[in-house]
Amino acid sequence: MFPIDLLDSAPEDANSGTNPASNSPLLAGLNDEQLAAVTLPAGHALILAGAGSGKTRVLTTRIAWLLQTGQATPGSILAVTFTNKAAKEMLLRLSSMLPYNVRGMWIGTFHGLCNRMLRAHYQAAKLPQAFQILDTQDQLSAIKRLCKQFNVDDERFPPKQLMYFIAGCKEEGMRPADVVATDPDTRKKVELYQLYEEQCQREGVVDFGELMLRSFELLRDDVHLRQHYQRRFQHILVDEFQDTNKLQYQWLKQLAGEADGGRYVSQSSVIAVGDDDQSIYAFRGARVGNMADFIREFGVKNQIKLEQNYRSYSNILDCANALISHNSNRLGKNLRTTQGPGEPVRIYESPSDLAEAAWMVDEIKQLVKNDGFKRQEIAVLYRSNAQSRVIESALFNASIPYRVYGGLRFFERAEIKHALAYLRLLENPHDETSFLRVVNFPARGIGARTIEVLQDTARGSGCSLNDAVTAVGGSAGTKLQGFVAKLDVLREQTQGKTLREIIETVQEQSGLIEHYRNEKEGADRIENLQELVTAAESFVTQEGFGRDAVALPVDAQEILPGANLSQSPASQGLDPNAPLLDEALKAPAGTAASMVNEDTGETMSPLAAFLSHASLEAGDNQAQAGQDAVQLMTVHASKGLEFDAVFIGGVEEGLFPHENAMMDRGGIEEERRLAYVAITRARKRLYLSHSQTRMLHGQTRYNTKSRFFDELPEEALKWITPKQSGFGSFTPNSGAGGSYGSRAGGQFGSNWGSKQTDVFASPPVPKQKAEPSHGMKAGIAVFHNKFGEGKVLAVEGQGDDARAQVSFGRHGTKWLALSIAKLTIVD
DNA sequence: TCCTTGGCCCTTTTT
DNA sequence: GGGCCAAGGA
Repeated sequence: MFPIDLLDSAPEDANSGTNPASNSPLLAGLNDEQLAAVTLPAGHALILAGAGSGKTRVLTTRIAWLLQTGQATPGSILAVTFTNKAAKEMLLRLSSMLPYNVRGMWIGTFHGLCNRMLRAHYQAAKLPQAFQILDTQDQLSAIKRLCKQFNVDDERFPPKQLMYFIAGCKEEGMRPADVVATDPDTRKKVELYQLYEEQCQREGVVDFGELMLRSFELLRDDVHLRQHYQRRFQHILVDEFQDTNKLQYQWLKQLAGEADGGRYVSQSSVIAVGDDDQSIYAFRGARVGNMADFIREFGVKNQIKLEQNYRSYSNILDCANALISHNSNRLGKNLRTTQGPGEPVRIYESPSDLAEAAWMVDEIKQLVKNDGFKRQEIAVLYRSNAQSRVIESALFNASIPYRVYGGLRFFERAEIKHALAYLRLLENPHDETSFLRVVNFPARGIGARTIEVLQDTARGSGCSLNDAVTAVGGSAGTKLQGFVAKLDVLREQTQGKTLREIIETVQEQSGLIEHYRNEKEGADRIENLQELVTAAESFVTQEGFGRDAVALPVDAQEILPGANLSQSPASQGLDPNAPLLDEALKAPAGTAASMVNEDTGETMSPLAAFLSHASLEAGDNQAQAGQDAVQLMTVHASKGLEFDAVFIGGVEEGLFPHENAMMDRGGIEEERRLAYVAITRARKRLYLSHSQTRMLHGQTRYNTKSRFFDELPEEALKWITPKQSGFGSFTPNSGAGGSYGSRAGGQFGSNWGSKQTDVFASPPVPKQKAEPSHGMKAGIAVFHNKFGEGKVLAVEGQGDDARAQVSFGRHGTKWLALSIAKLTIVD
C-alpha cells in the first residue's frame, strides 16, 4: 500500500527554504516564483499560474504586501474574480493577514463590483435607485413575456435561444445598434433585443449582462467618473483572467486608463493572474485570447510562471502535462513537483455505465477501508450532469454517503423566489417579472384572461401593470386592485421595520405561509421560508448594517442625500484627490446605510442590499456540509477544488470530448483543457474510466474510448482489468441504434490491444454480487396489493433485512421490507 | 381553477 | 429517463 500520509505535511514545507528574502513574515514560505510575483514592481504583469501552484496565496499575499509596505492604500486596490466562492476566499485570507476590516475594499466578482458601481452612480447610469437584478430564470421569463406580447413564433425563435443571443451580444459589449445583421433571422433577433431592453428599462430591472455593460458604458461615457476611478485604483488584480469575456476586458481597460488612446493614461498596475490551460468557459463568452491581447496592448514586460505544483504526485502531473501539450497556441507551461511518482493513474473499461458505477463503488469502498481515504476526499467527476444518476444510485444502494454539487440552489427555489418577488415589489412596484410571479400566487382568482386584459390596458396607457389595475373594470379589476392594495398595505406595514420583521410580515401577510401549510408537501417549503429569515439576518450582520437597522427607510429621499444629486461629479463627492477609503474602512458599522458610498456600494437599504445579494449569489446547495460524504460533481464545478482521490467517469468519444464540441478544433481544445482541469484535481489517486455502452436520454449509446487516452504517457498508466470474469462476452454491434458507435475503426482503438489485457476473452465485468434471490433491483416495475404498480428506486440490505424503496405514484415513495411486503415483479 | 396528460427537449455554468 | 410546459378535461 502506498503511504498516503507522506504528503500530508508536504505542501507548506515544500514551499519553504527556497526563499532567501523572507525577512517579512508575510513572505515567509514562498518559493522563488511566488516571491517574484508577490513583490513585482509597479507595472503591468501577467502571472501564469498552473493548477495547484498557490495562485490564491500569491494574489492575497501581493495585496497584503502592497499595503504593508505602504505602496498602496486599501482604497487604491481593485481585485476582481469570477465566482463568489473565490471572492470570499480572498476576503477571508486577507482579513487574516491584515489588521483591519477588508469589507470596504473593492474586492469581489465582476458582477458584484459592477452592481456596487451602478448603485453608487445610478443616476449617471440612468437607472432607478431601486433597480432589481434579474437572474437567469427571471430573464427567461421576461423574454417569454416579451415574445408573447409581440406574437413571436417560438418555434423559429425559442426564448432560450433569444436569451443566449442577447447575453452573447452583451458579453461582446454590443447594443442592438452595434449588431451587424445580415439575414432576416438575425434582424428579427436584434429587433427583439431592442424591445427587451426597452422592457427592462421601463420596469427598472437589469440582467447579469446588463450590470456589466451598463457599468462599462458608464465609465466609457462619463469622463469625470472614469478619471476618478482610474486615479483611484492604482492596483488592479484580476483572478482567472483566462475566463474574462470581451466586455470584462474592456471594462478593465477603462479602469486601467488604457482606453483613451493615450490622452489619459493612468499610473495603475494591472496584474492578471490566470492559466490559459484552464480556460473552460468559452461557451459563455470567455476569451483566452484576452491573455495575449493583454500582453500586447498593455506592453506587459513582466511575465511570471508558477509551475511548481504542490498538489499532485508526478504520475498525475505527467498525464496532465502530456495531455495539454496537444493543444496549440498555448502560452506554454509545464507543471513540476518534487514529490515522487506516486501511484500510477488507473484506467478502467467497463461494459456498461451500470458496471462502471459498480466498479467505482467497489474502488471507493477499498479506498476507504484499506487505504484510509476519507470519503469527502474522494470525488467522482463527470462531463455532464446526466451521468450522475447511475453513480448516485450505485452509491445509494451500497449505503455510501455522497453529496452532489450543482442543481437547485437556495435562492432559486420556487418558494424563495415567490417571497423575494413580494419583497422586490415593495422596493419597485414596476418590476413586472415579480408582479406576474405573485399576482396570483397564492391563488386569488386572477387567471390568465385577467392578466391579459391588464397587460393590454397597461400597454394602451403606457404604464406599468401595477398602475394599470385601476383601469380594469368588473370583478377582475376588483381582484387586481385587491392585490395592489395588499402590496400597498404591506409597504406601509413594513416602514421602519428591520429586515427580519419585513420578511416575516411579508411571508405571513402575502398568504405564502398559509398556502404552504395547506399543501401536502409544504413543510419543506415553510422550512425554507424560515431559512430565508435566517439568511437575511446573517446577511445584515455580516454586511455591518447591524441587526436592528431600519431596512426600509421612511423616506428614502430624506435619508439618502445622494438621491437627488447630480450631474456633476464634484457634487457627488468625487474629488479625485479625496482620500476616499480610509474613511470608509473606519466608518462605524451598524447604521442603516445612508450615503451614496462607493465603498460599500449602498445607496441601498438593507432590504435592497439583500435583494441584490439574493440575485448575485444564488446561495449554495450544500445540504449537509461536514458529513463525510463522497463528492459528486461536473468537471466544470470541480475547478479550483482538490481531492485525494478522483474518479473521472465516461471518458468516451462523444461524451468527453462531448459530441457538440467536436465540430471545430477550438471545441476539442476546450474539452482537452476540461480534461486537464479534471486530472489536476487529484492529489494521490486518479482513476479514469470509460464504458462501452451507456444509457443516455433513454437510448443506449455505444461509445469508443476517448482520444484523450492516446495522449497520456503509457508509463504513468495502469490499465486495470477486472479480477473476476463472468457474463457472456459483449457484442458491440448488437442492439438497435448504432448511430453513435459506428465510427471507422470499430469499437476499439488501434493501439488498444497493447494496453488492454485480453478484453474479449475475459470481458471487463467488475465484481458483482450474485443476484439476490428476491430479484429486486433498482429500475424494475413491481406490483403491490394495496399501492398498485410502482417502480423500485433502490434496494438495500440482505436476507431478511432486505428492503426496497418503491415509488408508487399517487401513494408516494415507500421503503418496504421484502420479507413482509408482498411485492411481485411486473414484466 | 386545478389536475392530468402528452409532447418535446436534452453540454458544460456563473453572475 | 426525466423534467418542464402547454393544452385539455373535470
